[in-house]
Amino acid sequence: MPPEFARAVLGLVARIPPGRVSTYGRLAELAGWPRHSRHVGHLLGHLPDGVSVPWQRVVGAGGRIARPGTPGADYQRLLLEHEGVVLSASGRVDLKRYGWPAAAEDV
DNA sequence: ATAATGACCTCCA
DNA sequence: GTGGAGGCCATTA
Repeated sequence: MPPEFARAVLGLVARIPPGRVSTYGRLAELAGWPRHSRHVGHLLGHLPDGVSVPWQRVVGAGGRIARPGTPGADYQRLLLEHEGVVLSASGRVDLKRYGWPAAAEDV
């Protein structure tokens, strides 16, 4: 896994506007590495200290925010709501509304 | 070289 | 809505 992959992904994540979200698959694709969604997740889960990116704006396909295996599953939800993201009744993010990038808006 | 694992994804019962 | 199967790809044992 070339360093540029991490750079590209982290760069993209950093550019997600507050109150918007993107998905693992989407980011991997934008970074130029399609089908590498899992590695995006791995990256965000193993960020070196000092590096801070808005990881809370990265959700699973369909707007899922689960963070399996981790205790603070509600933490991400908290952060997002704090940014103005309204979760659906099922506790998911409406990608139609908050998804980024949304069309040719920006990238 | 094979097997297991992971902040995942999609499809289908 | 939930849960399982199969697929995905790099890393590690």
